[in-house]
Amino acid sequence: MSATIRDIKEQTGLSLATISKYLNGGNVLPENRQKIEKAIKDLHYEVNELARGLVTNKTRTVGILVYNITSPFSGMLLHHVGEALRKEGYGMLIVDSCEDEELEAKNLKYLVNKKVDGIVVLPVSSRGNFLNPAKNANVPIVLLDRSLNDAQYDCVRIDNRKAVCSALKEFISRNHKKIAVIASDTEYTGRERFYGFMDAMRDAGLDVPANYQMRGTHSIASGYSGMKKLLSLKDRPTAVFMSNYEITLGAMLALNESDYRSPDDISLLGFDDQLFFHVLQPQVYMVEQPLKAMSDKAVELLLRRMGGDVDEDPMEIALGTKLQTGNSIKTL
Amino acid sequence: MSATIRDIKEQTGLSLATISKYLNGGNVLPENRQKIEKAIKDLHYEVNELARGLVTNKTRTVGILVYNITSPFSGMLLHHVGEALRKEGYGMLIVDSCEDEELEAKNLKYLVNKKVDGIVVLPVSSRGNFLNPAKNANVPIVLLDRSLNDAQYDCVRIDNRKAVCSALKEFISRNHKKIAVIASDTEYTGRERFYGFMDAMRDAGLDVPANYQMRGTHSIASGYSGMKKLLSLKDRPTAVFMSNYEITLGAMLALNESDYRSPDDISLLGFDDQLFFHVLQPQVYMVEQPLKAMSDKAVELLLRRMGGDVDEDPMEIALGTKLQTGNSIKTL
DNA sequence: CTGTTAGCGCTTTCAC
DNA sequence: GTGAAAGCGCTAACAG
Repeated sequence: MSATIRDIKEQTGLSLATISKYLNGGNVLPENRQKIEKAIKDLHYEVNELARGLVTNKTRTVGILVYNITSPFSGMLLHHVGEALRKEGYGMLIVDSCEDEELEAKNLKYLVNKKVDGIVVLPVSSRGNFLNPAKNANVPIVLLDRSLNDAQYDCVRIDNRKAVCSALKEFISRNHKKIAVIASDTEYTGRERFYGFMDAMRDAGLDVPANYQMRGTHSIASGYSGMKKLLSLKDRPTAVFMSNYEITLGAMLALNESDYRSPDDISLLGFDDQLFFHVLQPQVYMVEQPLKAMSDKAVELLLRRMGGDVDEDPMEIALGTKLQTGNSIKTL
Repeated sequence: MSATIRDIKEQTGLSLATISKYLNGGNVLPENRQKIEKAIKDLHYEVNELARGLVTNKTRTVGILVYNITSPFSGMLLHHVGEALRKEGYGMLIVDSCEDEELEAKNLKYLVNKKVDGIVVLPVSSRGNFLNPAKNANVPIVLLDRSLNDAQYDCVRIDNRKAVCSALKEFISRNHKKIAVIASDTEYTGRERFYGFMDAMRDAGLDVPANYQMRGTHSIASGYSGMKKLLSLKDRPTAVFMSNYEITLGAMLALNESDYRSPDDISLLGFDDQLFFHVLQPQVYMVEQPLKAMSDKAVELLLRRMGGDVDEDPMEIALGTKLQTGNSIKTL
C-alpha cells in the first residue's frame, strides 16, 4: 500500500544504500538528492519505523507507564516529560495502568515488546518485580514521583517526608494540637507522607489518635469519606492534612456539603497545587511539587542510562518542594 | 540481547514455523507445547512486535493524537478510549500535540510511520490537510470531540449548538437579558458553542453587544482575562456563559479575585463538569458531556473502518448532553 | 559518493 | 502437525 524505499529506487534508478543514506542524513550528490526528494513527494513516501527499528535495534521511542492517565497531576508530568524527550528527538509511547497492578505488568511487557529504548514508570505497584521483563531485556528504567520498596532503579521524586514535616509547622506554630491526616495507603507517596506526618507529630510531642488517621486509596472517594468521618467525630480535629490532589479534592467536597467552614471550623493543608484550587474560598495551603524539574531530571537520567552508563548504581533523587500559602489555617 | 524465536528453536529442536504457530495460538502437540513453554520461561522470551508487525502489516496498536495531554477533559476521554480499545485487544500510542499545529502534523506522521492500525484524533487544527499522510497510507481515522471544517472523516462529538441553546434557557427563563459569553476562537468546539450562543440569543430576541463577546484561546488565561474584562464594564452583564473547562476555571479565578459574587452579582453557566467544580460555592450550572459513550462510539467506528468497511461515507455523530443544575443563577 | 549483499525476527506459504 | 524457505522494509558493512 504505502510506498517503500524500493519504489524510490525504481523511480530514481539509485540504489537502496544511497536512498537509505539520504534518509539518515548522509551526503548525497545534489542531483541525486533532488531526484530522491521528488520521488518521496510523488510517492508520499514515509519511513517504516518498524523495519528501521528491527535492524537498528533502536526505536527512538521511550515508553511511559502511568498509574492513572485521568489524574491532572500525572497529566502535567507527562506533558513535561514529553517536552524533554522531544527536545532530544525521542517520541513517547504512553500506556495507562488504570490503577491496576495486573494491567501494569501487562503494559510493561507491551512496552518491552514494542522495543522502546527506555521506560519512565509512575508505578501502581509497590514492589519492582513486575519490571523484570524490562530488566531482562536490558531496557533502562527510571521511576518518577513514586519509588518502590525494593528499588533497584533510578528514581526522581520529591522529599515527601521533609515536605510534609515543614508544611505541618504551619499548623503547629499556630497552636493546633488536634491534627488529623487523610492519606493513601496503597502507594508510595501516600505512605511516605503519612510516615512524615506521624514523625512530625511525634517530634512535636503531639498524639494522633487512631480515628484521626484516615488511610485509604489514592482517590477522590477516599478524601471524601475520610473528611466525612473526621467531621462526624465527637472530638473533631481542628486541622486536617490531605496528602494528595485527589484526596484534597474529595475532602473539600465533603467539607462543602457539611455545615462546617474553613478556616473557622477547621484548618486545612493540602498537596499538589493545581491552578484550580485557587478558585476555592478559602485558599488552601498547598505543598507544590517542582513538576518540570522532576520531569527534566528523570529524562536526563534515563537518557544517560540509555547512552550506556549502566555501571553506576541506581540513584534516588529527592527534590525540594514549595509551600503555597493561603488563608485556610486559623490561629488558635 | 533478548531471546528470539531462534533460541527457542535451538533449545526445543522444533522448527520456526511450529514455534510461530504456537505463539499465534495454533494447534501444537501437547508434548511440543510443553517444550516451547519451558523454553520461553527459561529464556525470558518475549515476542518482538517490530518484527511481527513488519511481516503482518498490523500492529494491533491505535494511535491517539491529543491536543493537550494536561487537560483533565481529554484525560478522561483518553481513559475511556483506552479501556474500549483494550477490550478489543488493542494498545494505544498517545502523542501530545501541546496545542501546536506544527507539532500535531509531525506527530501524525510519527504515528503513521509507527504503522498504527488506526488513529483517534482530538485535533488542534481546524482543517484536515495535516491528516493526509494517514489518508495516503490508508490508515483509518476517527475524530473525537472536535470536528474539522473540511471534515472527510468519521467524527464523534456532542451536539454543541443544541447543548448551548438548551442550557441558555436557564438564563433566559429567569429574565436575564444582558448575557455575555467567553469562548475559544481557535478550535472547533469553542466556535460551535459561540455560534450556538449567538443563535440562541437571536432567537430570544436578545442583543449581544461586542464587548459581551469574549473570544480567545482554549485556556485558563482566556477565561481569566475574559471575566476580568466583563466585570470591569460600566454596563456589566448579569449572566455569563463559559464555553469549556479551562475557560470556566479561569473565569472563576477572576471572579474570585474580584469583589463580585455569584449568583448575587452575576449568574454563571459553565461547560465540562469535572468533579472538582462541585467543591465550589456556588455550584455552577454545567453542561456535562457523555465521555464514555463518546469514547466507545469513536472506538466502535474506528474498528469498523479498520475492519475494512471503507466504502461507507464518513459520518458525523452528535450525542446529547445533560445539564448539571446548581445555584449559580439568580432570577431577575 | 554509490552499489551489492546480507540479515534484523518474525510469519507464511507449501510440501511432507 | 511440522519443517524448509522466502520475504516484510530497512540499514550496514564492504567494495568499488
